[in-house]
Amino acid sequence: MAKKFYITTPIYYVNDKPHIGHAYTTIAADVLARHYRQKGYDVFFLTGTDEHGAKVAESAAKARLDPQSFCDQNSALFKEAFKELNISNDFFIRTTDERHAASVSKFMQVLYDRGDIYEGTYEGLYCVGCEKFMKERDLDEAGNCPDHGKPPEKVSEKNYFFNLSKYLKQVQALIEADTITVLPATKKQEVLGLFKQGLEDFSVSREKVAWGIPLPFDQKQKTYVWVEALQNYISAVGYGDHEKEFAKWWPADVHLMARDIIKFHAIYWPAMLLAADIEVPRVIYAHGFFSLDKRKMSKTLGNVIDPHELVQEFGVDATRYLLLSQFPFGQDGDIKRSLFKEKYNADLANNLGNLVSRVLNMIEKYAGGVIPAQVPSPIYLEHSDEKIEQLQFDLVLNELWQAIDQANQLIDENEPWKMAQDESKKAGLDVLLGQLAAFLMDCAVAIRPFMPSTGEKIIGSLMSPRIEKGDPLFQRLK
RNA sequence: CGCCGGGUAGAGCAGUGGCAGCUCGCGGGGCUCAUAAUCCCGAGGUCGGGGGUUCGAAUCCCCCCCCGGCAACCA
Repeated sequence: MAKKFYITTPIYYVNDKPHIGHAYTTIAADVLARHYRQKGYDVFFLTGTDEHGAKVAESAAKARLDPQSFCDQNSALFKEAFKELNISNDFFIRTTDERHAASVSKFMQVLYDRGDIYEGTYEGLYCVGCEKFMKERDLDEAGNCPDHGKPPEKVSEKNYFFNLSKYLKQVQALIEADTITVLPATKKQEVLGLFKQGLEDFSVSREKVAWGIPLPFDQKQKTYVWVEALQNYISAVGYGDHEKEFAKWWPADVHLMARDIIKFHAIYWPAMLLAADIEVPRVIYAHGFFSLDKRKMSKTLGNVIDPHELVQEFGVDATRYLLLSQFPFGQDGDIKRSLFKEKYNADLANNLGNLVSRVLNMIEKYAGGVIPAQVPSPIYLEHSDEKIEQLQFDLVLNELWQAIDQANQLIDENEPWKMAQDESKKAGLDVLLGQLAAFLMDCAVAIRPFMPSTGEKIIGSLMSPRIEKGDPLFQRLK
């Protein structure tokens, strides 16, 4: 039986529109999923949307929609964005799915039955106008709600809490031992640092929130949104309703996310799983943030890049390539808008695209459109499985492009256009063209997880009974 | 002293004890199969500052300066 590989992205909050950050995480997950499929693994790649909570209800009201319609609309935006980016997810979960809700109920009941959920009181500043709790920092100088100009009331409500403290030592030990592998290593350090600071039990329910999944043991309370959101990773693969399916996929091999939500994934989530006697995930990988021209990406600054714009300008494959090749995956990195075009022209049009053009053209012109010799590629393409599986995408791509340079050098050194003039060099020319064709084939396979249609196009061209130069893969941009 | 990163060529980044590297850009030359693409050569760096350890430090230790993040759920 084939080995399985289960990879997840976070589920994205429907309050947001899809932006470059969502695209970045999801493309990275897609590359891994495609890589493992290509290797023969049985892959399950999950993404989706997180749809409950007071903020969603609020936004829906503003848009004069009922929450469900609002969610339907915005969730569809993510689906479309991912479709445009050629994301090969096997399932798209929505937390408003019936199956998810049922699974969450079951999970919460298990935690309750095991005695790891207890009743407590949450105290906070509640604004009646907003119908929500406010944080000190949300208030203006006078201590008023900025929207309603009135001070919020001190209110306490009944909440249920999860007994995190009971599991902290255990989770810490699992992370230290790499049973839960937190990557990159610097993030592991950070997470371990959080244990030193001390962590408190957290509330898992809300009394005043209407838009959510009721707690099975107290229907008046809704499950707190991110507690429930984490559970998508098990509900999507059958927890609570399909034991066989669940046994097949769980535990997740990689939970991929940006670094802002690592605490929930590396600490709270494993703790809840331990409480429910479920295996913990294998790898938690937190990647970095973009900044644009040294400025943090944010809606207020208006410098958020819509992936759709990039696709319009560069095409799908180039967008995928440009995002992953900018800087090491685990780190933060700054990019300049102009860099996208430079890199597009240099790497995709000039190097890869032009190489394909010149090789195909020579096969067409000098060999009548048929690969004249079946010979192995003389260029060593490092078997990059290890690097790609450690999510070192920039290194994998770097190696690939070094090989492309070598192919270009090989052509210049041998001057096939001169060989073609000289009948006595025909055999040598045939071998060279065969070698180049073999290299392009290797290259196409290696590139396919990153740029699926480009890989397919190259393979298609080479498999054609009559090889032609064809159109450029990547048109140079002015 | 809350915790964790980072400061290396014009730009973006590798390098974590042994001659300072990669990509882009820039300057010069070559080629003509190719998308004014490709190939070769070159210029460009007191490796944030100071002190120390060492035969030898970008790399290890100490102090300082600057930038960012987490703690405080925008991927």
